[in-house]
Amino acid sequence: MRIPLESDYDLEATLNCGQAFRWRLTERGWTGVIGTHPVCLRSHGRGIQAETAHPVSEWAWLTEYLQTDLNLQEVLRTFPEDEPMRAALASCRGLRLLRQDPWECLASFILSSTKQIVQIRQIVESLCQRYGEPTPPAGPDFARARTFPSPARLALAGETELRTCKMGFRAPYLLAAAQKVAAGQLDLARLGAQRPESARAQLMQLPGVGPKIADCVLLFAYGFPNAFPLDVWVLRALRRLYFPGRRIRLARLRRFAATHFGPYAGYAQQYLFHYIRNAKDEGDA
DNA sequence: ACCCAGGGATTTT
DNA sequence: AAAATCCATGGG
Repeated sequence: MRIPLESDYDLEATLNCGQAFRWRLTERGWTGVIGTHPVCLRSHGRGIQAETAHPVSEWAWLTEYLQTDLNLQEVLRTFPEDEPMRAALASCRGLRLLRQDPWECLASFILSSTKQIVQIRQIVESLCQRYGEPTPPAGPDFARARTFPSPARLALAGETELRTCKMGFRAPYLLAAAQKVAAGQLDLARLGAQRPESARAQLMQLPGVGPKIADCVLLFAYGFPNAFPLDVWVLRALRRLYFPGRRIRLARLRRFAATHFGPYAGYAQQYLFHYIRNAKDEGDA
């Protein structure tokens, strides 16, 4: 299957920059699992070439996940025209936001707290190996694939058992979230239809979900375009790029983030995040 | 206000 | 070779 594209799509930047944790680069391309579909992706001229482990008759699950129908230029046009944004845009051509499954996204980001991307990957992968459903047998490239484990399955696991996936103090948080979702006390499918403030408040009811993780879920799973996850990298980017040499308090930076970047602030945030992380190797402090 | 909890790759000593 | 650092939530 080949998905045509109107404008740039950088798979490496998009799949590997900390919004999703199960993609890895193989000889054949970016390999991962979307829902129950093992899939391998590579750039192909002005499109994306997708190979699945099993025959597939409709592709909405993939185009929805990759957001290939989004008009990126329209989004970028709403960004503020200032020097930091220009630099971030120039360094991250084709960076996109994915539209992920809410449960996988929520669970992954509960596991992400005080972890670095490399370790989050390891935890998520061992969780999938241990509790995910094996996908049907297929060719050698897809043979070991597993789905992300359901809330119901994780709700049956014990805290001690979960800890063998190296998630440490996050185990009770993940367990509580799984149980709440499995029991229907939190309806993830319905959150996306609510107002973002309300969805955010309900996510933050869960132990282990603070403002940053809630915003990640709002942005990466529900597609609320102005959710703005403020992590240490984005704070660093805001301080360095917009207020160099000044000591700005957190509350002020929050207000700046909420007002400066427009209707697609979350998208702008991802560009700043990616830009500052790549810039760290090139010297400036 | 500070300190700890889990932990493996990365960086610094 | 050993030690410090990264990272975001909750609890004491």
